[in-house]
Amino acid sequence: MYGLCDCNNFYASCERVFRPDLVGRPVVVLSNNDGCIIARSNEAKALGIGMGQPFYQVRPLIEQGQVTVFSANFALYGDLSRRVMATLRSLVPGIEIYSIDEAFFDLRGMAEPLDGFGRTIGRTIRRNVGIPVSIGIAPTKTLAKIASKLAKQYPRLDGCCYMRRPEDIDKVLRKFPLQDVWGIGRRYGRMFDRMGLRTARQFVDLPQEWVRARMGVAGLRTWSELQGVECITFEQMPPRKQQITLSRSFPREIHTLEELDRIVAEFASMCAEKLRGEQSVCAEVQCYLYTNRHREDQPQRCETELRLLPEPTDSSLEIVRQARITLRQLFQPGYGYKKAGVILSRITPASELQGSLFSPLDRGKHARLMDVMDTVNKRLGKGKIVVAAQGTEPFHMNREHLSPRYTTDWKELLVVKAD
DNA sequence: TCTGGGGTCCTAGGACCC
DNA sequence: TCTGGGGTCCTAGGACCC
Repeated sequence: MYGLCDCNNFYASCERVFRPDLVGRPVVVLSNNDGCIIARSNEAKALGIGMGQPFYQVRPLIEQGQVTVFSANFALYGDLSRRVMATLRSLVPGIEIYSIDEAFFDLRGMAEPLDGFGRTIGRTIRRNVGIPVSIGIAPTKTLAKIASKLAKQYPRLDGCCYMRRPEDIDKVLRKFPLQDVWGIGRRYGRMFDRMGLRTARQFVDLPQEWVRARMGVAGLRTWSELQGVECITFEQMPPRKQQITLSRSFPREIHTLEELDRIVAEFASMCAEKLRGEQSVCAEVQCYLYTNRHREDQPQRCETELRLLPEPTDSSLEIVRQARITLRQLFQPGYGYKKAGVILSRITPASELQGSLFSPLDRGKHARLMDVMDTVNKRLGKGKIVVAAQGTEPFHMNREHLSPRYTTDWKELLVVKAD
């Protein structure tokens, strides 16, 4: 049996932990640059605010004072996520962190039935961290996902849905919307819609060969998992990242190479920092530039360039240098650029680095320098030491509704006023 | 005016090998 | 009319997830 612990409206719930006055009221969280809605409390959903909806479209509601808005505060969400995971880990034999707000867990050796235990997990996380969660327990991960959605949907389940007997599972599948199944995305959702298939059970009733032919082995796995056949295994150790990327949309369009150069240098430097955090090195740097795809009246360009490095590295200096070279290959004047990104790939463990006899780099020197840079930036705050090409002004994005980093910055601790 | 960011896996087809 | 068989590696694009 597998469990899934899913935080309810995670980002909105994080904001509420430190703003209990907002419990029971509509809350939304915006993407970077305050662009669109990426999280909503139940009350905000009830107002008809859509996931991914552009902020400007819902601005009237907000200006009427009905909805409280927050800019994305990933420092806060990341830290609260760590706390949720730590509590969960203390209660079960093993966990697999699936995303910032979800983890699967192992229930080996636990006495059934397990719904009481599931509720205990939920209550403990709520008490320790302040985040409400939904727990689903079922024979496969795909079914556990369904169970957690039911736990979220039906208050009478008290935060935990436990599905075990085949007849109970079948009853659920007969009602569960096919598009909401884990592994059925927009594309397949539309296909099934055209075919008149609405429920998970109708999908299960399709012949195996049909599923294999139309949806590949991934579709077949979903099909089998819905029938209680375990195909997606439990992985406690997160695999090494194959790709590290950093990209941002700009608050305005950028036309000059000089400006893009500083931005790309900063993105590349931040990627390199993440790379070192993983104890990895990379051998490929990619860069991309996009114009504003929403401006159909303007000439469009969206290009990627990549460079293979002479040897793998984790040095910000080298990665920034290579990213700036690709930028120069990429850049063409005459366009208003709206977004840029840097991607590191061909990632391998730093411990298995294959060096070169003819290395142009002084590895020891770079390593010591990066070590100092990371240590100082960790202790004194992000961006205290940067690569010169980044310039003195860090990348700016709109974050008009940012809450404090209550748990990760001494200067932003919650202030309790004594009235 | 304003429209996010960060990932993974699978497959088909081409280039190449003997 | 006929024109082998068996394989690997790589990449781009498409699907999915949060």
